[in-house]
Amino acid sequence: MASDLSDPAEHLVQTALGLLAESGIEGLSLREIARRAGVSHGAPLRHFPSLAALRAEVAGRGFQLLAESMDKAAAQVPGGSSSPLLRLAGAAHAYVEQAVANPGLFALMFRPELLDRAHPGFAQHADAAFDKLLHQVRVAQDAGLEPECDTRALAAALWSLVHGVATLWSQGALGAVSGASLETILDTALAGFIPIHALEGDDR
Amino acid sequence: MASDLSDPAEHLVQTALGLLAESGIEGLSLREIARRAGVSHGAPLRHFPSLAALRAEVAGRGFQLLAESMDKAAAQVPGGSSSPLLRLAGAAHAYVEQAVANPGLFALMFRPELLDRAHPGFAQHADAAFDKLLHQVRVAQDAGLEPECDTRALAAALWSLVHGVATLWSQGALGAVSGASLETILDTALAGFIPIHALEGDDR
DNA sequence: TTAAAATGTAGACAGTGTCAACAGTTTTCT
DNA sequence: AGAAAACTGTTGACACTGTCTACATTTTAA
Repeated sequence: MASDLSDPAEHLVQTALGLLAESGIEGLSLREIARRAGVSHGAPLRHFPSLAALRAEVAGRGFQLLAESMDKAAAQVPGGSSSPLLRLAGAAHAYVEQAVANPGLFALMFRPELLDRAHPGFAQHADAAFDKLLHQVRVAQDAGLEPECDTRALAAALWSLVHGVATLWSQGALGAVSGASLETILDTALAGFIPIHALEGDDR
Repeated sequence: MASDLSDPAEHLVQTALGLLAESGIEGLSLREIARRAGVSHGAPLRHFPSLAALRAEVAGRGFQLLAESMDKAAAQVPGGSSSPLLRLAGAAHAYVEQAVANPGLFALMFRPELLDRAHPGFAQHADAAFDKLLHQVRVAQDAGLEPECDTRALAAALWSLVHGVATLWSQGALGAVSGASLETILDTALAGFIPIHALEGDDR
């Protein structure tokens, strides 16, 4: 778990993650990363071909974290006949929580114009995260969720729904304009797919 | 309708809109706008206190365009008993179409860190757009849509849903990862709220 | 007519990403 | 062991950026 900070590239990534959490996307400059890492301004380019590549690496870590926390949330939902639906709902909540807990990282992950998408480890981790969602949706469909629906289309729709809540809320747009809580909005959005009575039994 | 290009500020905004459509957010710099407008690099700052303010003005126009095209789409849905639901669905499609037709502008509208939100005409137009959505949702609730749900929470949920589809699709994320079409994904997401049989009768 | 406001120009400044030239250090190969 | 190569870092430069100040010109208002 502990990252190997003797690896210069890893040190840069960890520094960038800290700076990103602290100063947001705007503050994430190559030279500031170098300053915090205690190296000269040109050093980072020895490990990443460009700032866009370093950002892509950082964004890839974000997708890893996202997939992990969705997995963890789904796993700790107790079993039962309707558990695949609850697992999906748990993963949805974890997605939004990740976005709110680390808004800078979450925002960076979805700014393609700032990222070098060809950087190894970006598309890879992003696709892996979507594949996990796809698998959960498939299991939920076997348990009765929208059985007639194409799995990939359903996964895309659910992802969009949760992503929209996460994006708008973490930008402050939803809170300012609607008085409702994040929980209420997310559950309202999910209610179209996952029966309300199942969500009401949620432990949060 | 024709903008008054003899007004220097308006000329700058129109130039910025063109540049944004052409080069995306990254290419939208003060100096490039000045170059295209045929003025010196310092001139734009006589009309906008900062680049962030100019961007906010441009984003405000985006919200105006968005509200207009949603209104137009809703208005041209033929009347009938279920028409409020169809109007809502029409507005949802218009939202996504706007995002896809002008991805740079749409992206800018939801990048709070790049905008001076205190600029007059930004929050104003953004709030006006949400108010129109709120009104349509209220009418749809009177016509039977989720009558027990809090209107603001429902509007926030619907907005999130549509915004998520628009955002992820216009970034290329959904197309790459799911084989489904934009129409299919949006209708799948909406189906949780608006009965499928109503959408199937859609004219597109 | 005169004062003031609006509008534009030119230069400077600090900041940025990127590149090229150079210098140690470490690893690898023969 | 010795030579060659790769790795890692530094330094200085370049073009670009947003913003500020000082100065000019034009337009508007009193």
